[in-house]
Amino acid sequence: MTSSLSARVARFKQDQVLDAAIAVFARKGFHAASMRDVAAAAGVAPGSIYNHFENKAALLLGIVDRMSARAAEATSLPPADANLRDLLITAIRTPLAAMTGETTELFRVILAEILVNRDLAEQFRRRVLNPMLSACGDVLASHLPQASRDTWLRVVSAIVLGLILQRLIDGDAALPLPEDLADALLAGLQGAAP
Amino acid sequence: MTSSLSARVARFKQDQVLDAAIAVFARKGFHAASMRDVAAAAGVAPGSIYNHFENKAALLLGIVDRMSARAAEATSLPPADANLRDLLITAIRTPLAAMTGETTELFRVILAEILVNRDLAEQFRRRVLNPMLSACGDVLASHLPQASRDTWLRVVSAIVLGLILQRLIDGDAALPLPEDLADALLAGLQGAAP
Amino acid sequence: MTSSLSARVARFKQDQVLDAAIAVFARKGFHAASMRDVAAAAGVAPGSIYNHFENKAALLLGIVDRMSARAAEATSLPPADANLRDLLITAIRTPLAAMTGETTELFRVILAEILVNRDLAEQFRRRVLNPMLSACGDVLASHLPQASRDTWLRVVSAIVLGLILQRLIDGDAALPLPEDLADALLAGLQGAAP
Amino acid sequence: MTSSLSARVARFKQDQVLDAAIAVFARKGFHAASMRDVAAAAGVAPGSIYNHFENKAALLLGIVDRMSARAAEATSLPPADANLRDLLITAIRTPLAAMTGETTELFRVILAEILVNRDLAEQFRRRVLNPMLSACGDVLASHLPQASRDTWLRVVSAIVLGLILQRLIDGDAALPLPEDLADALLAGLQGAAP
DNA sequence: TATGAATGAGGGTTCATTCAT
DNA sequence: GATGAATGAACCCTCATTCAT
Repeated sequence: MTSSLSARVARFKQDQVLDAAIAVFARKGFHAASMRDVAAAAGVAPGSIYNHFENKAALLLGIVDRMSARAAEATSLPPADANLRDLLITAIRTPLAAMTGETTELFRVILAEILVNRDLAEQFRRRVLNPMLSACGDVLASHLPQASRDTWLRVVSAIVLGLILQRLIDGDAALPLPEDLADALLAGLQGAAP
Repeated sequence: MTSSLSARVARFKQDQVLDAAIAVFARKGFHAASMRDVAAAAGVAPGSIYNHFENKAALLLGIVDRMSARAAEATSLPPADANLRDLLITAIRTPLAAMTGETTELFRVILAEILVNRDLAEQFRRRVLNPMLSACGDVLASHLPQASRDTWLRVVSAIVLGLILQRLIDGDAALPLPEDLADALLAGLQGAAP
Repeated sequence: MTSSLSARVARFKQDQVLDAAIAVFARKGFHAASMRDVAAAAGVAPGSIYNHFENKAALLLGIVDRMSARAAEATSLPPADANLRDLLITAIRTPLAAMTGETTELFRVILAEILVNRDLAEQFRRRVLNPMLSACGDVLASHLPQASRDTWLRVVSAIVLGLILQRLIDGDAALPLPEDLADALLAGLQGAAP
Repeated sequence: MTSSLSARVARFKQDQVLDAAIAVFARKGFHAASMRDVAAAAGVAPGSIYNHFENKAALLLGIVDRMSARAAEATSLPPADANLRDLLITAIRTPLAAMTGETTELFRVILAEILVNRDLAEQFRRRVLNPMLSACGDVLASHLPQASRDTWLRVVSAIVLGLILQRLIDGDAALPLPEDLADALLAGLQGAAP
């Protein structure tokens, strides 16, 4: 099919531009990066980007789209018959482990823009955040009674988000071990108090 | 004292500009707001801002400065002989309660910029984040053994930050009750599992 | 050749801008002229200038470049088997004759900037001044012994520069005739003294 | 006399500001130096300068005024019964010798502005240039017949101006010895040619 | 579809000058 | 006279976007 071929080519170019945008945004930030920068990194002319993306903001939406695919892969590994502790450790470690190198910087930039860009926030919620929360909730569902499930989902997701945010704000701060966090959460504060 | 008077006036004008900057940044965001916007909101000429702040970024530093003062007030309330549950509830509720109206929007903007502006992040850590964490840690110190204190401080601070971040990303999401969170954390996941 | 065509067009636009810059600078001076002025005179948008010249100072460098081309043409006429007097007259008259109308005003502006702009001075020396001195020195070489050649080159070049400067400072002052200057220099002061 | 005292004080302050202006202009150039810079160097408030000088350009006029005084001193040394060669050497050496350190830089800046500022040029001609030329002409008058006097005055003054200009354009170029120049001019080119 | 020169609004900032104190 | 904060026009330059080729 000719249309399929041209569509494939178009998709390829689009990916090329998106790769460049990711690299450039991660390195310089969204506002500091110019469309010229992205075009240069992608090896295309500035005007060509507009054949694939409506405007600069659309590049961010495209990046979030791609993040959603990656997130789906990462989350799609349900450890079958794991116990609660292992599930917890996995739920905490997986997102934190993803935060390395360029990914960290990209997420930093995306998050900064999400906070200030309504459309992007919406997209991020729909494509990345909610799916991850759903998956997480499903896993918890088999281990917790309905009553406490929602609360603990909020707790765990907040912890993960909070740790990532701390990491982004203070790159030097050491992250706690997922095992320690899991054990503490399992035992509860009462178990810790003398 | 003459010097005190002129200093007082200078401080007043500075505050006037800062108020305007806060309002404008909260409404339009940092990058979308121009110095002209701030000047207009402050009722001064564009050039006059530079009599009080070195440049646009310095306005953000000034805002963080002010936030640190507010944070100090809010944190300075140690509930004396409170039990662990009450402390926990207070530690969670206080920062969340502060997130209302313009404060939310301002924090949104500041946070977005912190993620991307090294100087501002440093200032924020030194003036706002670390003091709050220290105060929180001090309170926990009298209730937890050394061993688990650090972990629980990380847990609690991460939860608070994470909840705030969720709120900023999804303004419609209902926040969980501090009481529920506290009870869950006290009992631990083991207590929740059937 | 396609590349040749687009290069030709680019060169043409560049010249167009440079023409405008020359006219505007000559009329208003370098500092008093704004990029908007130049753009308006060139019939392009202000931002377009930056497609051809890196910044305002680069316009001056471009002007000096062009002066160097003109200077080369003017200097390239060695009167073959001329005698010393004719050479002298030519060496004095040629640069002075070039100082008419807009050229005068342009040179006034360029010189004013050269005095204060290191890069421009370097460029002017390399592209305009030294080539002219070299050419002048070569001509003298065949008429003077090594010993006095350098001194007389300095004398003649200083006289020309000095006369031009006097002209620029006092536009009304009449220039002496090259013939009179040449005769005086040939005869020497001793010949003039009673 | 009270008026005399206050006038003295006023004159003193004015000198103070002028000293500062000279230092600052010589270091940074006229356009690059701000009134704030001058005020700071003078130890006064920016607004105070306007009590003594009408505007920034008037500072330049003041500087030229002062130069005229200095020039008068330097020129006022008539070598009594000197011979023509000594006169020539003195006429050449004196202005060149004045070009050292800060004076050079100041003259560079003043000259750059003279080229572009009609009022300043007029002032410079009336107060500095013409008096020096007159003095020089008077000296030559006793050694040269009317006929050649004007031509030689132009020659000598142009040489001096030209040498200074060359020096300003190329700070590294060595100046020729006044003695060599004088001897060459005395003997004439015919004397030099083989 | 790809190009890249052209656009022009808008950015942050400077600074000579004024004037109320 | 001295002050220095306030002024606001004007500066150079950037850059997302367009469109003729």
